[in-house]
Amino acid sequence: MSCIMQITRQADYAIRCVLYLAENEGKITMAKEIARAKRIPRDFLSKILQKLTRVGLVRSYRGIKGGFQLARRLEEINLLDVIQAIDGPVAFNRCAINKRLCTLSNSCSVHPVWVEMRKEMEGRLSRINFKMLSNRI
Amino acid sequence: MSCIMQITRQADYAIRCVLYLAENEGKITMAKEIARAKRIPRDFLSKILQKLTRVGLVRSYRGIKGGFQLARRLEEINLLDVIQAIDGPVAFNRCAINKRLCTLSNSCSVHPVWVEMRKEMEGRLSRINFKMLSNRI
DNA sequence: AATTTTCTTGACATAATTGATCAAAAGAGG
DNA sequence: CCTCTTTTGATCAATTATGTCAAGAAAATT
Repeated sequence: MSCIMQITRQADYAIRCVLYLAENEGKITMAKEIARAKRIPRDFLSKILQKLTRVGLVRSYRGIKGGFQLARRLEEINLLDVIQAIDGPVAFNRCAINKRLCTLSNSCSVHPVWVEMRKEMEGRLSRINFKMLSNRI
Repeated sequence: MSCIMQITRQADYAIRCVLYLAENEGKITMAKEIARAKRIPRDFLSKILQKLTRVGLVRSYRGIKGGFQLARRLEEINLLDVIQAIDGPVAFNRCAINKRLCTLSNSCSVHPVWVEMRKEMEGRLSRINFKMLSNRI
């Protein structure tokens, strides 16, 4: 029995990656450099950067002088953005996302708990942006 | 991409199971009955009840008239108890459980976030007991 | 245009986890 | 001794997570 309800390693990598881009704001940074700096398997990082690009958190450039760059200001990217981009919705239980997945009766007394916890977690994660995380307050 | 950071189905079953025992407080209830009432695969439920028994949330009795019973009063069993018994520690990231698992530098600016979120989630889950959940208030 | 560089995409492989089932063993009671 | 129920361990299939590879497409330089 390990421990659950964690973000995936992929999401953890994604956070490190965005953090690195935040620390090098403005510069176009190659995946190779990010991978080396943050100890992320390089090809795996490519997949992650793809996802971040697809949802519009990151801009990509090909060819020589290519690389990646944050697509928004540091204050406008938060932990929830990154986690959701990689792992999808945050919730303690499926039913907090889609009520239909409550396999039992509609009147499940635990359901409201999951809904509230989800709201709380999302709120908390969304309040932490990468300006705050990239050391300069 | 589905959604993560959820309790396992097993933990969900465990909660339903404890809820049923709470609703039938005092009575010694067979696994078969719980499984039927809460739509849980029977043999799977056995495994779950084992875990709950091992950590002392539930008492088991064998043979004819055998079954299961909550080992504590309803107010003294909360969601965190059940979830931890099944899924282990609750945390958004390994490093919130064991600082050593921070693969990067010691000065990771995200780490405090995970620690605080863990505290928050555990607090919240531990405040919800099965007296509250078993309809009567 | 050719070459180099970097991202893009899809396929693939491997390991771990999860959900579930089964059968034999052990205790309780009549 | 027989029946009932939990206990334990083995096993299995499906899914997910992690990671790798290779071929393709765009960009810049020469």
